[in-house]
Amino acid sequence: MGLAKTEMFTDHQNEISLFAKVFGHPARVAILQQLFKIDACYCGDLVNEIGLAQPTISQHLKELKHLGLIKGNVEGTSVCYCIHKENWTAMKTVMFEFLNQDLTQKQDCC
Amino acid sequence: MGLAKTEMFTDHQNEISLFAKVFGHPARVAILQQLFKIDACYCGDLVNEIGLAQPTISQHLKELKHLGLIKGNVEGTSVCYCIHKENWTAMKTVMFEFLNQDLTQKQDCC
DNA sequence: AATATTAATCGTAATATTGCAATGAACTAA
DNA sequence: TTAGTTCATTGCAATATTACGATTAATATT
Repeated sequence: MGLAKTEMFTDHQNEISLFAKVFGHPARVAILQQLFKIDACYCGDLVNEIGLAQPTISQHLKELKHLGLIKGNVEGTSVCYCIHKENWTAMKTVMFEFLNQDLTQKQDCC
Repeated sequence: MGLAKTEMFTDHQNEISLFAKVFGHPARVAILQQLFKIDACYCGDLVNEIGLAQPTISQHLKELKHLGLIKGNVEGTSVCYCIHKENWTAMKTVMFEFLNQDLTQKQDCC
């Protein structure tokens, strides 16, 4: 079908998968790494840095913004993007809890 | 196109996105949570627990196995799955480094 | 006003993903 | 052997994602 049956899963499971999904494309990983690296973070800079077309970068930025992980500030004709610190930290809490599930108690059945 | 231009990105960026992608579906999140929770982790149990059809669960398991995050052990007609501890730990290192990038030094440009 | 710059949006083509019925493969039990 | 169990694979339909050319909107510059 191509359609995840989200109603079958908990809100928590859906939240984890939504965060993970946005990291599931190397362009968005590259955008985020660049935003962590530099202070001036204009859309055009990201286009030059990453090498995808402007509409493509703009689309990836939109997804990151939609999840609240970045925010954009209009400065004349430019738009300056940066990490949304509070939301990034909140996302980390969710992802860390998932990734850090206890392995030490597990029997290795295989 | 629907096709990520992976050759434009570093191996590290592609690695992060591949791990994230596999967590980008709630069914796979649910499967992994179940494998962390229980010791007996047969495919049929996962089908009952999660509620998707058996071929669908089998397909998700295949993707998790392909990335090395789980392993399966054939026991007669059943297959017992569990977390691949070493690979899970290695994956965590990669994901933590990405998620833990330093925010304290950042100017908030927005 | 006319032109230039920057980035968002629209439309569309190509590819990927999800889900499942049907089937097949491997083993078990009678 | 025959029937049953368990899970993988195949094939297909529906939907999602990715990428970009063309355009638009907003602002800046001359």
